[in-house]
Amino acid sequence: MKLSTKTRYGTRALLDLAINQEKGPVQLKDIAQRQSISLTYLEHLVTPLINAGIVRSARGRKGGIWLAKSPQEIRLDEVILLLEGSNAPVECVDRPDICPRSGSCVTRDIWTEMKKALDDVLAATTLQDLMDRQNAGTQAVARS
Amino acid sequence: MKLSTKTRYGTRALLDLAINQEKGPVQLKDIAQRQSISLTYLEHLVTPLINAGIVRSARGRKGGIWLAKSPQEIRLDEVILLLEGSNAPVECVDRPDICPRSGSCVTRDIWTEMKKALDDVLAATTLQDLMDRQNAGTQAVARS
DNA sequence: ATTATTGTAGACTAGATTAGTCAACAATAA
DNA sequence: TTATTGTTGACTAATCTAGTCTACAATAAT
Ligand code: FES
Ligand code: FES
Repeated sequence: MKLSTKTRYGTRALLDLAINQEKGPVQLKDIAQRQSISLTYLEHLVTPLINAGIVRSARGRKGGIWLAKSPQEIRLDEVILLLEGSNAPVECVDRPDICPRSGSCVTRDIWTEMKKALDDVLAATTLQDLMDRQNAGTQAVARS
Repeated sequence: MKLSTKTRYGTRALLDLAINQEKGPVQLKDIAQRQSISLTYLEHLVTPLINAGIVRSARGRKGGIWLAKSPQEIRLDEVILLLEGSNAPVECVDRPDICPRSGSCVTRDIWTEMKKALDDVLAATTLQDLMDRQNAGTQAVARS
C-alpha cells in the first residue's frame, strides 16, 4: 500500500506551482529544478493534470503551466485520483462485478471502509490548505 | 495503493480458520480448498501469522493450525500489519530520518493522516466482527 | 520402528509494475 | 526564422508480485 513516486512528485509539483504562479505561467524546467525532479519525468506527472483540466498550459517562449482553478477549489482527492487512480485497495470495491461473491464478501466491506477513510482525508484538504501550512511553517522557522 | 493478494488471501484464510476451528486444528489443505488458494502459496501467507503468535500450528497427522487468541482479540490492524506491512503510504511517515526535509514537508502531514485513517478503520474491526457479519449475511440469504 | 501425513523453509521464476530515459514533434514568442 | 517551451509515445532497467518447486522436520497411526 505505497503511493507511487508519480503521485508524490506530482503532488509536490502542484504545490510548487500553486506557490509560484503569481507572476504568470511557471515553466516545467523551474519546477523540476526546485523540486529535484527530472524534467522529462515531470512532464509525465503533469500530463494527466492538464488533461483533467485542473492545470492549463502554453507552449513556446514564455510558456509554462498554471492552475485552472483557485487553490481552494482543488481538493487532494481529485489530484490523487488523477495521479494514482482510485483509493480502492482492491479492484472489486469499485467494480463489484469482477468478484463473483462480492455480494456476500465480508472482507470487501472492510476494503470499502478503507477507501472511504482515505477519500475523506483527501477531500478535506485543498491545495490552499497545503499552501497555508507551508507558509505557517516557513514563518515559524523564520521567527525562531 | 492496492493491497497485495498476500494480504487479501491471508485475511480470508484467517477468517476461514476462525469459522472452522471449533473442532480442533484446521488443516491448510482444507483452507486452501475452501478458499481456492493453492496450498503452497497459502503456506507463505500463514507463516508470518504463526511467527507473530496469533496463529499456532502442529505438524504431522491430525496437525493443522488454530488461533492463539479468541477472534474478538484479533484486530485487523495487527493482521494487515503482518501481511502487508505498515499502512504508511510513504516510507518517511514511519521513518522521518530518510527524508531530509521531513520536518517541514507539508505533504508528509497528509500521508500521515492517510495512515492514521487506515489504522483507525482496521483497529476498529476484529475477526469476531467479520465472523458475525458473515453469519448475519448467510442467515439473511437463508431467510430470503 | 515405520510410514503416511502434515507443516516449515527457502530457492527459484514468469510476469507485471514502477520509475524513469530518450527522441521526435508541435506550438508560440521574440 | 529560430530559440524555447510543452506533448507524445516508444523504450528500458530495476524492482516487486504472485506464485511454484523441492527438500526437510515433526508427529500420529499402524
Ligand atoms: S475480494 Fe472481491 S468481493 Fe471479496
Ligand atoms: S516526502 Fe518524505 S518528508 Fe516529504
